[in-house]
Amino acid sequence: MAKNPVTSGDVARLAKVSQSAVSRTFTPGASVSDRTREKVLNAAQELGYRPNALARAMISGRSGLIAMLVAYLDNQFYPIVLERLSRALQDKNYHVLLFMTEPGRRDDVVQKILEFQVEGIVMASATLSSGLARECARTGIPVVMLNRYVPSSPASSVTSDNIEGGRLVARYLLDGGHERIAYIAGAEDSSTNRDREAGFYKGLAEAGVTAWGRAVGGYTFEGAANAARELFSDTTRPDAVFVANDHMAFSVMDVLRGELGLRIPEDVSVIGYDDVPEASWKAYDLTTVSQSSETMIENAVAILLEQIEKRVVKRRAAVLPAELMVRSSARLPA
Amino acid sequence: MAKNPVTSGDVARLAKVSQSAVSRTFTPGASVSDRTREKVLNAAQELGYRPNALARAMISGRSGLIAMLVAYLDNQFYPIVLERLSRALQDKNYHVLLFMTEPGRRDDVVQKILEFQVEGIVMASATLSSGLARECARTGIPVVMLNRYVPSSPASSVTSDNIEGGRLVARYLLDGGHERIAYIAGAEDSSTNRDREAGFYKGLAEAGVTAWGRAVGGYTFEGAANAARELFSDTTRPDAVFVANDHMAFSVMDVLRGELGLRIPEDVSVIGYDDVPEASWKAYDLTTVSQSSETMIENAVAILLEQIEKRVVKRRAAVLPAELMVRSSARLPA
DNA sequence: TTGAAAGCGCTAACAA
DNA sequence: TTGTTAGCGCTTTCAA
Repeated sequence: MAKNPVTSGDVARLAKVSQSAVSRTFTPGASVSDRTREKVLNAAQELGYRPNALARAMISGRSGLIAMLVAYLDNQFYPIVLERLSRALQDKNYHVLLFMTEPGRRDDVVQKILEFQVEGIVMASATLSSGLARECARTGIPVVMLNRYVPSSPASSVTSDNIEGGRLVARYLLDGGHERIAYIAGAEDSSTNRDREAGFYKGLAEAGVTAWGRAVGGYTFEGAANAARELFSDTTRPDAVFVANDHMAFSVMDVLRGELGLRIPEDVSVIGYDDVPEASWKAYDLTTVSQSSETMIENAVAILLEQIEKRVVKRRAAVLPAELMVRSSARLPA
Repeated sequence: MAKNPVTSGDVARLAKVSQSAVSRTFTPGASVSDRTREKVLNAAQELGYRPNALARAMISGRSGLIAMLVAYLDNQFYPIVLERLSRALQDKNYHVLLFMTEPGRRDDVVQKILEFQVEGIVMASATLSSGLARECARTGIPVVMLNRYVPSSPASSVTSDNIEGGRLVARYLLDGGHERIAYIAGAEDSSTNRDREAGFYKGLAEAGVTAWGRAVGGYTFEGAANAARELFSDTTRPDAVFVANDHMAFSVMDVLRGELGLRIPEDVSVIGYDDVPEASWKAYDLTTVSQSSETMIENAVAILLEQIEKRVVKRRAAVLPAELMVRSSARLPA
């Protein structure tokens, strides 16, 4: 790592103080006299000294590192979460070590994460295997799952109220007088998809309605396009589609308008979930359920830092309100 | 950091070998007999041992950390670069420490980066102050600027051929028979904007044409919208706009179509730069200049790793070809 | 408030 | 191939 050639010992020598005096000067809240501090600071300045964060971490047991694990960054929801998380942590003097999940080697990645002595883990992709979750708990490293949860896991989670969100969509479409309402699912094993779908069906059921059709998009752009084609291949077609996230909804809208020549919302209504920035781009102007990434991050950071400070890891599950963002991709209720 | 309670010493004791034998077992290429290795591995497994990457870094001088500095992640170009970079480095057993630039405190951030003993720095935002650049050079830490450069800096850079890219756009618009060609600039102090603009004007000049108008969008969504409004406020309007990046181009298209009721490309052609994923979304179908983030990353990683390995930091500037991606947002040449 | 001394967990000579 | 030893640069007792 092309180590910084100047150490606290060098500074001490130049300042004619002990090495520990140098250490104290750079430790917030340590007791140093103004005179000593000044001597040290001057010497440090002159030599271009910079404390070695790794050495500090070794002895203090605090690395200042938080790992963030993500699967992909092409769904805009995640970059935004990542940016916010990174800024929020940077403010508190923590830093994000980024890991991308590698298909099939999820546990290896977490091992690597642990080697770096991170003080906390944010999982915004997949979930922790139960073995690893237990290991983190044992090691006392707080884990927060973002936008996902595993009921049986000791890991904390921050999600929006996906069930309620799904229900809001059902009601809205029902109020809009739609009669053939379909659903395009995300990854079927994800908690977001499960909950959004369950809430959606529940909302429909409350009005005595059942979904007209269903296809799986797997949270990918291509998958969603195929799901849309499948759903609209018959002569009788849905007059509304709830798509499990915005990222897929854009793809669905492209297929409906571009390939099938349908007008939105005149011929078919489309509703998404997440309220990513592109949802408000005029060419899509997507009605969607908003989950505030800002609030999510605030919660995640709060959970993480509290558990780090108190050294008590305890499962917490924050569920944030979901809100319908009405735009023009779905017919308005009369 | 809630340290892992089990150390190499613990493993050594259980395996009845020396602590260095444990170390060797976990050091690729070290000489250990199969028997010893097996004993160690068994003991490690039993105790749940995991090497401490920080301790290793301290002594070996290799932290395995690469810092990535970005300004924002809302322009899709950057998340994609970040994902690719992270995966590429992960493959080589390096990991990305993410830093967001903080307005006005750019140098502080770099100090922090250096404290973590990173082995390299990728700057995908702003640029390094000359003082810091010199400091990195002195410390022997390779710095690669991504999608930007500073001619006088010792830092390496990877960019696309922005001049040629701008020129391609000019030619294409000229060939399409446009007569009032405008430019919407990004951040005026960025090398990308400077080069794209220069190349664009050069391309126009080669045909004896000068730009019809110019406005500044500053690489932000809102800025671009305002720039478009400004440019189109007169009764005579541009019949083509080259927007300095895709992110702004979407905003411009929204204004042109949504607010001004113009048809694209019938009334006005729009061309962007970057070829981010959204450019191929059907609602925009943006003609743009593609710069391959894949190739950029390959180059950046190659430069970084070579300089880390050889311990020789030497400025290199890779300039990758730019290619026009023809879609439907600009009138085709006859 | 200060300095001396003891390590944090590990790697890397060096000898055996 | 193995164990012994000496640190990496720092924080944190402990006495002074």
